[in-house]
Amino acid sequence: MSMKAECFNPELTINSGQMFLWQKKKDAWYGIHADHVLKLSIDDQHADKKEGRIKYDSFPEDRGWEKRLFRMDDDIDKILNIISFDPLVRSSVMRYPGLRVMRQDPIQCMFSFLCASNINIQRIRKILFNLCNRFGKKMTVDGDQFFMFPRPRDLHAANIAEIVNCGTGYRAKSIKMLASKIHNREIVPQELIRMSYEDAKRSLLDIYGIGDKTADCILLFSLEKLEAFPIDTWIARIISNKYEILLGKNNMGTSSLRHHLSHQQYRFLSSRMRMHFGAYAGYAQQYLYYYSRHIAGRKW
DNA sequence: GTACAGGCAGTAT
DNA sequence: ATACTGCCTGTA
Repeated sequence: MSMKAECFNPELTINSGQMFLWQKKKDAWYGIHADHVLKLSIDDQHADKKEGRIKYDSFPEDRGWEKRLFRMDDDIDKILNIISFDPLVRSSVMRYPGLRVMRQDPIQCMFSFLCASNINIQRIRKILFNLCNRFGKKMTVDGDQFFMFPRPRDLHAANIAEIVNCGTGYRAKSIKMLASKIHNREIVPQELIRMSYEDAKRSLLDIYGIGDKTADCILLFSLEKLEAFPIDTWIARIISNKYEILLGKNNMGTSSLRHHLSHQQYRFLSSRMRMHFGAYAGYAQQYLYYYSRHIAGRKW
């Protein structure tokens, strides 16, 4: 069976819960990516042609951003074939053609998932847009105003109260502490990228407010660790329903899995899934995650 | 009112 | 190691 890379679907990928700061205006999608506004427009006039149907722009210009953001440098045919040995992943790959893992800006990704704990996607978006509006630089694109993602130094300099006012709640302390660590170069994204998965994960877990799940999201979506397998409530649900066989006999009841995962349980499950899917477990996770939310009827 | 949402840290045992 | 708790805040 061959998977077709040309069926890449940017709209589906943007809306798959990996990235939070994209919005649709008229017939185009606009995304905040660090200090750039990215624009993706569907050219309906050329809908009959496969090539060049999607137009990619960036402000300021940044040629080839789509290749980096959507990981077009991955050998997607190979990856999908490898993870499709698993029947459920295989059916998800066929069911959601064009879904990809994104390669986000590491700093934006860290703050985004740091904000994501204990809330739903709508609220994550709201908080992040508020932070941009309050602390980010303004840019006008196509007559609309956009606010870039805040720089760590600006969040580092902010009052906790100002951050709380963006709707972050108790996350404000974590945001400020992460900003300080990046500003002081205690955390350097390029170094984390060079490290192994395990070493980079340990570094992330040292950051206040970052636990197993958040760390794995950052590793997968921005630090080149495609073996990372984040387990959130949706993935936990699908594991308990469909992958009981991988859980081991006496380890945990599938019921406890739906509620809270201890650190030990998370480590165990995550490494089991990594053993099962291999070096591209993160891609498998993304397809399973999408499937799990889709069958639950979530509207993203 | 109160339960819940893509977790996490802190404390006691 | 595990069990249990509180946490900001918006929405149903």
